[in-house]
Amino acid sequence: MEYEFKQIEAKWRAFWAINETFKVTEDPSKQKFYVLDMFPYPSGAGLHVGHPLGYIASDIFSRYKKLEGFNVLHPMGYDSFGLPAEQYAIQTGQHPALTTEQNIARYRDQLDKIGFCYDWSREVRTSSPEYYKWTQWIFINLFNSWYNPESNKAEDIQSLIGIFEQHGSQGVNLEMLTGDIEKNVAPFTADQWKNLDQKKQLEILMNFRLAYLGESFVNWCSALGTVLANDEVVNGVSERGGHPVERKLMKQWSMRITAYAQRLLDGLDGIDWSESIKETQRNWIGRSEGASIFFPLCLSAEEERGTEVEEKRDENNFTPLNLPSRGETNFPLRRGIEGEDTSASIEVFTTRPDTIFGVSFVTLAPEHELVFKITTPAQLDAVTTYVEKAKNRSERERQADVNTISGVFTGSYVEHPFTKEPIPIWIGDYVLVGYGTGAVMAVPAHDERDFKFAKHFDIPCRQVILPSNESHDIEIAAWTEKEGKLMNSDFLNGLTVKEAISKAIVEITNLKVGKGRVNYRLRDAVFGRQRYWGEPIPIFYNNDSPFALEENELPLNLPEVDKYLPTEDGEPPLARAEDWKHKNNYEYELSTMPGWAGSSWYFLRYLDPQNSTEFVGKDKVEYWQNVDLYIGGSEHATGHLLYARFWTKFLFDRGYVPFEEPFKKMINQGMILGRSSFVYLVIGENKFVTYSLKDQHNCVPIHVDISLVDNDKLDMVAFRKWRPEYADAAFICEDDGTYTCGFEVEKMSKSKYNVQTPDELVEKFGADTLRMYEMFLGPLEQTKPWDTKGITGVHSFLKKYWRLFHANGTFQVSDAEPSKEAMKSLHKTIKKLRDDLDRFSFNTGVSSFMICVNELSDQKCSNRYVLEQLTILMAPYAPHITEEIWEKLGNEAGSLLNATYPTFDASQLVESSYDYPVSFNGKMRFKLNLPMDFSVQQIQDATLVHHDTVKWLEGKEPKKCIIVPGKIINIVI
RNA sequence: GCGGAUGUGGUGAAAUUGGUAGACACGCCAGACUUAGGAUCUGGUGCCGAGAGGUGUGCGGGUUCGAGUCCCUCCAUCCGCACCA
Repeated sequence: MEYEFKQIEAKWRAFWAINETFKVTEDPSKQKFYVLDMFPYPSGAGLHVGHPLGYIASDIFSRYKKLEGFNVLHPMGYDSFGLPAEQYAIQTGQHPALTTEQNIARYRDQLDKIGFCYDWSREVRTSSPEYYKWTQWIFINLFNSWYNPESNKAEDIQSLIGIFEQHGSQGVNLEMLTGDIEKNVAPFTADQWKNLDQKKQLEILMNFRLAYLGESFVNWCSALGTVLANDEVVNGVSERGGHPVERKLMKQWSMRITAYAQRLLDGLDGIDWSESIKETQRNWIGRSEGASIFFPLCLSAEEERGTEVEEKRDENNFTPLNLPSRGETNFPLRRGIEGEDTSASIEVFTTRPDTIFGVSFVTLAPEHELVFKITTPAQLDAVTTYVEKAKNRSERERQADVNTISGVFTGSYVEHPFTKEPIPIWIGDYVLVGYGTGAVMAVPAHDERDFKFAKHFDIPCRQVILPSNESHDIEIAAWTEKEGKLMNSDFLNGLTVKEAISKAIVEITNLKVGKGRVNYRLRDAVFGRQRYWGEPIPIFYNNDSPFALEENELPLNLPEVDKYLPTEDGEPPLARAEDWKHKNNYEYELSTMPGWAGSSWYFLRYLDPQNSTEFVGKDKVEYWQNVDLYIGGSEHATGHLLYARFWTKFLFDRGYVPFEEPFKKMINQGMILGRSSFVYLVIGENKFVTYSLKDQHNCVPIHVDISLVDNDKLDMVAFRKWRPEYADAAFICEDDGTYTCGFEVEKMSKSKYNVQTPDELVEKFGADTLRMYEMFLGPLEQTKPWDTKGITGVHSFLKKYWRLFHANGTFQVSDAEPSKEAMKSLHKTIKKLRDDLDRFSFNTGVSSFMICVNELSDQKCSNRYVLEQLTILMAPYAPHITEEIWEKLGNEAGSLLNATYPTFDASQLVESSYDYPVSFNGKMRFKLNLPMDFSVQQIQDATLVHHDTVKWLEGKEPKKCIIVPGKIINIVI
C-alpha cells in the first residue's frame, strides 16, 4: 500500500475543520501555554517558503506541549492595515478593504494547506471595526493618562488635575514636573490654575498626556505624503519604498514612549530574548549618564540683537516655542533647576562634566530654537546662509557627509559658570537637534568631534586631563579615554576622571547651574499618519482643542472617500469624507494611526476575540497571561517589539493586565534565502553557454526561472517557451549535451525568478514533507539558503516510516513483546526528541526520526507498541500521516493530540559492554570492546596488553593512562 | 567607529557538560532490481596517498592527558546602531 499523501492530508484537513479539533477554551484544571506567531501582513504576493518557517516551528512546539498535557493557545490573525494595500488602491481605485480581503483569503488557503493547529475561531484582523474599536479605546486611555514620576507609573489625567488644583505646577514636591519628559511649562499656582480658561488648561495638560498632540521635528516623507516614526526610517530613507525623508517641524500626534525609557531598558533583563535583539533595543533606547549644565547668555549679546534678527527668525520659522527673553515675566521653568531663572541660558547635556574647565566654545544645532535669538547683526548673513543650507539638506545627505566639518560663529557668548569667562557660541550641524538639548559644550582637548571642529576653525584647545598614556600627543588628537588625572581645573585638579565626574556634578548642583541627569536617545513616537488605510484617531476638535470620543461612541469607523489621495489643500485623505463630523458638527482628527498600533496589543485580543464590552475579559487574561513563546523575525526589534512592550507596561500600570512584559520568550527565525539560477547569454547573440564553458565566451549572467531548472540542469525546451525572445535560442552545452546553470544565493523575489511557494511543494510532496524539510534545513534562527533538492530525502523518510506498517501491501503490526534493540532505538529517540524540543532544536529532531526509522527498518520491526510510540513522537512534525496511522492502529479518529508524549526510560539503554575508543596522545587509533562493569584498573590492564596497543607504543613506555569509564581511554606516550 | 552573531566536506548541517569530528540528508561514484517512476535496495564518498599512513573544524598562539568546544591575537562574512555630546 502506497503512501498516498494527497488523499491522507485532504482527509485530515477536512476532519480537523469539521470537528474543530484545535478549538481551545480556558480550563483551570490544565496548565496554560501560549504560543504566538507574528501575524502576517497579507500582501498581494502570497506566502513563499520562508514565511511559514516560524509558523511550522511554533506549530510543532504547540503540538508537543499539547501532548505533554498543557492547554495550548495557538492563534493566528492578520495585521491588515498598511501602506501596500493603500498604494494599490491609489493605483487601481479598488477599496483597500477589498484587496485586503482577497489577500487574506489567499493567505488562509496557503496556511490551511500546511496543517497548522491554529484555533481559527480566535482569528483577529486589525482592520476590522470590532478590533480597531479597542485599538482606539487604548488610544483614548493613553490620551487620558499621564506619567507620574513620583509613583513611576501611568495614572489617570485626573490625578494630575487634582495636583494642579491643590499645589499648582510645582506639584506635591519639586520633582513632580521634572520627569524630563514634559515640554516646558510656565509655572503657576493652584489659584492661577483654577482661573485659567478651559482651553488654556487643556493646552497645559497636553504636555503631560501619554498620547499627545505636539509640535516637534518629524520625519516627513513627501513621496508617501506622511510622517514616519524613527524606526520607519532606515539610512535616511523610508523603510517602505525607499523614498527620501526630511526633518520638518510639524504638529503631530505622538506617543510619550520616552516616559517608559528606563522601564523598557530594565525589563530586558527579565525576558528570554536573543541577546542581539535586546542589544538592539538597548542601543535604541540609548541611555547615557551625565549632567545638564546651563550656560548663561552674556548680556552684551542680547543687547546687540536688533529687529533685523527678529525678522530673520520669523522668516525661518525656527522658533516653534514661544521662548521669552530676559525681562519678560512669564518665562518657562526649564527642567532641573529649582526656581532659578535659567531661561536666558543655553542648556547642554554632557557625559563628561569633569571636563567643564576645558570648554572653549558651545555649539548649537542649526535647528536650535535660540539660533536667531542670539545671532549678532554682524553674523546674521553668515548664520542665515548656513542654517538655510543645513535645513535644505535631506537626512540622507547629512548622514552621507559626516566627515565634512562645517559651522558658523553666531557672534554671541555665554558665560562659563565657574570661571565667568566668555565662551563663543557656534552653530554646527554635527550637533543634532533630536538628541539631548541640541547643544553641546565643546571640549576639543577631550572629544574627537570638538577637536576636529576647533582645529578647522582655529579655536583654542584647553587640556584638562593628563593622559594616562604618556605618549599621547594632545596637539595631534583628543584624549577621549576616561583615564588620567585632572589638571587646569580648579577644584577638580588631581582627581581621576571618575572622581571628577561626581565632584563636578556636586559643584554644578550646588551652584544651581545644572544637575546630574540621565539622557535617552529614544524619542517619542510619532503616531499620526496622513494616510487612509489605518485606524481613525478617535479625536474631535472643539474650539481648536482636541477631545477624545466617549467609549460608547466607538468604534469611529473609517469613512468612505472618493479617492485615497490628499486633498488639493494638502489635507489627509480623510478630509474627503462627506458628512463625517462628530455630533455638534465638530471636526474629526484627519490623520490615522500607524501600522504598529494594531500590532501593539493583538496578542491580548486573541484571549477573548469576540468580547464586545471589553478589550479583553479579566478572567481570560488572568488565565492565559502573557505569551510563553513568541516566534518571529528580528526585523521588528525597534518597532513592533518595543511598542508592544510599551503598551503592555501602560496597560499594566492602569490595571488592565496582570503582567508587564508581553512576550516571555522569543525566538527569531532566520531568513530563508532563494537559490537563483543563471544562464549565460553570449553578448550580441541569442546563444547561451553552459556554466563550465562560460569563461571562454563574452557573456552575461541572466536570471532564469527556477521552475525550468532541475538539479542545475536547464530544461532547454521549456526555456525556449518561457519567453518569446528565447524561442530560437541556441545553446552551447556540456560534453554530455546538457546545459548546466550557475547559481547564487539571494533574497527571494519575483524579479530574480527564485521564489519557491509552499503550495507547489505541498502539491508534489505533501505538507508533512514540507514541514519536516523546512525544519531539517538547519537551526531555526540561522539564515539559510533554500534548496529544493534535499526535500526528496525527507519525503523518502516518510515513505520509509509508512512502510514500517505496511508489509506486503497491507497494514499490519505485531502485538508480540518488543525486541530489546527496538526498545533501544525507541528510547534513544524519545530522549533525543525531548532534549531537542526543549532547546528548540527542530532540525536535529528530524535527523533523529530518520535514524530511528532506519534502525527499525533494518531490524524489520513491526511491533505495535514501538511503532505507536514513535507515531506520537512524530505527531508534532508530521500531523497528517501520524493521524492516519494513529487511526489505523485502532485509536479514535482525530484523537492523536490527546495521547501522552512518551517518557524516556534510561534502563532501556543499559549496555553490558562498550566500544572504547583508544587514543594515543589524544588521537583515536582503534576501538576496544570491554565490559561496562570493568574497573579503571581492569580497563587499563586489558588495554595495555592488547596487540594494537603494543603496536602503537612502538616499544615506548606509556607515561600515563587517562581512563574515563564508559567514555574514553587515552594513553600518553 | 561601537555592539551582536557566524565561520566545520562539493552542499544543508551534527557533535547538548572539553572526551571517537563530519551523525542525518542532498549530491556524486559503483552495483542490484525493472510496470523506466522524481520508485526501491546495497556498497562507497573530508582531503593527500597505491598502501601503511599522514592530515583536517577561518589564521596564528595558549591552557589541557585530550580543544570544533575554553582563553588571547588577527582575518572574513552577516545584522543592528552610528557626528549620540
